[in-house]
Amino acid sequence: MGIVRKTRSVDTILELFEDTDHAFSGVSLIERLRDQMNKTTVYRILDRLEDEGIIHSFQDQKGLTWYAKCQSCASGQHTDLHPHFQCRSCGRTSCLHVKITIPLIRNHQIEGAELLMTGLCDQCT
Amino acid sequence: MGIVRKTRSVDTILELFEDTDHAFSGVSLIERLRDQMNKTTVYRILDRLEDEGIIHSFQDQKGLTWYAKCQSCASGQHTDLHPHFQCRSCGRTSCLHVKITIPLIRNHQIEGAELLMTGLCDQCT
DNA sequence: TTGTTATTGCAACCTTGTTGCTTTAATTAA
DNA sequence: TTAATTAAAGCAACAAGGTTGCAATAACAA
Repeated sequence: MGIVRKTRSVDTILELFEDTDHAFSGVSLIERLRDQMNKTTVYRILDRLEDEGIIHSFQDQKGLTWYAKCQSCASGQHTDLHPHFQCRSCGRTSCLHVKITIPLIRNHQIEGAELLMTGLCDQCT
Repeated sequence: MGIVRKTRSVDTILELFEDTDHAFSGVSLIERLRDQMNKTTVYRILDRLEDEGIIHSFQDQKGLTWYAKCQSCASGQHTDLHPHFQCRSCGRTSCLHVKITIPLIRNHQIEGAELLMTGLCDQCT
């Protein structure tokens, strides 16, 4: 059994992430769930889901935290290396399921990498 | 003539960035320059230097803003696409002067990309 | 040297996120 | 089914990073 109890709040958040590569910012989730749960609860559930390997988080260029569903991560470690895309016009942010090549750097032991691509999505071009 | 007047404060900050690929976080600059200028001044000078294409900024995984010198950027647009590295042990963060390949994404007009690599630097392995 | 304009300092503020503690809800044991 | 246990939620207060408005000062041009 995992650490995360399946409460009403957890279910509500999990439903949002289901079947989509769309990412949600912490702020947008707090706003969206304002009537259903406290912001502390939102952050704590996101933390727990990330610890369990169910979602992952990343930062955008403004320093905001975004969350999206994991495709193939295990509890405790996130192994699904993929880039994220953020549209500068509409702000929509999502996972891109393409392989990326991380350069080897002499004298550096690389453990992780995060690639954020920005531009215009198909809706906004 | 550029927008940025060469004041004592601007000179102090520019000296830090000279001849190094080392990046500085906003927070660390405020701390370091605490006796010489106000934090508002630090942020405003960083903004102006970035507008002029003299430095560039990026975010780390905690959402902190880092600043480093540009190699080949022009006023108003940053064109020097390169990854950044942050050591998880000592926190040192720097520009990596290697070419990176940005994947083409169908239906997306990619305008920028930011790759942050993390791991251990040579001092910390 | 004076007038003009950019820059600085300061205080107050905003946003995002966290912490401590009490209350409530979910699970387990009886 | 109920009681005991433990995780989760709510709330208020706080913290860090960064921004804003405005008055005071410094830089530059005439």
